[in-house]
Amino acid sequence: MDEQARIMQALGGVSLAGHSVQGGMGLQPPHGHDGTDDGRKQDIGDILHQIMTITDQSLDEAQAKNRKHGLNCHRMKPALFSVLCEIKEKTGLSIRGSQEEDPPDPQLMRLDNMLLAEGVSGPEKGGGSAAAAAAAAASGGASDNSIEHSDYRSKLTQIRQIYHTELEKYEQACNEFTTHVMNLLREQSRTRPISPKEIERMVGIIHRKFSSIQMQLKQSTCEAVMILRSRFLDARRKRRNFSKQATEILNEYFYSHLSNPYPSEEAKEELAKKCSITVSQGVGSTITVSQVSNWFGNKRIRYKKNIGKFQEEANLYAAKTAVTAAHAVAAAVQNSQTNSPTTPNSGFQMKDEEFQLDSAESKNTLLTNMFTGSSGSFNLPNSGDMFLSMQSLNGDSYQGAQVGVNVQSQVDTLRHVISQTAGYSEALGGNTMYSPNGLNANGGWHDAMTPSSVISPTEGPGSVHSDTSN
DNA sequence: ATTCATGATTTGAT
DNA sequence: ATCAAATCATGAAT
Repeated sequence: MDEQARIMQALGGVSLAGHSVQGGMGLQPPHGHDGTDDGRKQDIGDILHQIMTITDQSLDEAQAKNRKHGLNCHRMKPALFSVLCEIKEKTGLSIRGSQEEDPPDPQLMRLDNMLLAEGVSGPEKGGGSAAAAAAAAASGGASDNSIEHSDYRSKLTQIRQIYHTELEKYEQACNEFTTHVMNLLREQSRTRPISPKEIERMVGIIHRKFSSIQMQLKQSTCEAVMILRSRFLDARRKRRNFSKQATEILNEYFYSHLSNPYPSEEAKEELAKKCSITVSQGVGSTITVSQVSNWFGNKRIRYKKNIGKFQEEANLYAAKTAVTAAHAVAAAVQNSQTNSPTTPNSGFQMKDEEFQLDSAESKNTLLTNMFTGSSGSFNLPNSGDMFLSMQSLNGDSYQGAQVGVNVQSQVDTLRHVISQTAGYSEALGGNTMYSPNGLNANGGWHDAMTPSSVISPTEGPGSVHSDTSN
């Protein structure tokens, strides 16, 4: 029992054994009583003595029970109780007013607001932990830029979970303790008067104590979130160079789609995924769709700005893709030959609008230049022709094999296949190979999309230095 | 320390 | 929303 009293003391600084008892004892004998009875006086003396000394004695459970029972059953008890009540009435005035409503702590409010803003304390958004974890684990769901944030989110979810479980724990402990204290007080209220106000006050004290602990929790949670946030934001803000492989993949795409280097959303996703895989690299870097967009934006503008600077790179990637493309084309050509050499459509069929651009563009510069110098048996399509007739891949003659190309990139790549296999000797070091084919006089890729603007079969803008010297 | 390369951000136009 | 262009800011090479 006195253990509990100690707890109470430690907790609220309110002494249960204290205020009313010794303040009121011995002050005055029960008035309103014409106490002529000696036995009664004796009784009162007894019980007072008992009460006075009760806190000095170390009582074990049984003893305490006994004595309490004795006190409760004492016939003078009601009278004494009322006296205590009266005394308490008087002293109770001083208790009140000491501390009233606690004003909402501005710091606590700040913390709460921040936690809410960061989505820690608020309602779980977007499926919460399960979804985030699933997204992070699977990560193959092609969820656009959320890959970038999934790590952040999962960590945030982790923090939130910890926060909530801790909060719950504290709340539960608080409730438990409150009910415990209330039971205690209620039980004590049989011996001494305890007003509801007092209980309320006690509960308030307990809650304040616990909320200060909660604030610590909130503070540390805020700190954790801040750290997490700054780390991720910094990681996003700070520039980390892409891995070699990623750059290669992007460059490959760029140079093989030089005529229209605007990857679609799906293409970007694909590229992002491909770049992020880099399985061998381990934690190289996960590249997101928006990063792919950034890369292409930068690449386009920088390529356009200084084409000469990129030629070496262009040739490099052209050669690189040419190897694979050569196989594809060769296979296609062979296919068209073996299957039905007379059927022009048997190879790569392509859509009109895609082809028009590329064929015209190719014809505009490279093909024109190269083909005029070589075997001469290329009949270049003059307008949006469906098929690109070609010959002499690797010296073999697939004469008459007409290959329609349906993948746009292959048209671009085709140039390099040809340039490599058809003896484009001056390409290296020269500045012809990667003239801005897709760029029109206005310097825009977009305008090149208009078929009519690139149809002119004669030399393009600025007569791209034809090497018809032969 | 300086310079260049490059990813990211901002701004303004469409 | 997406792009071009300018700009910022950093990583890496010198």
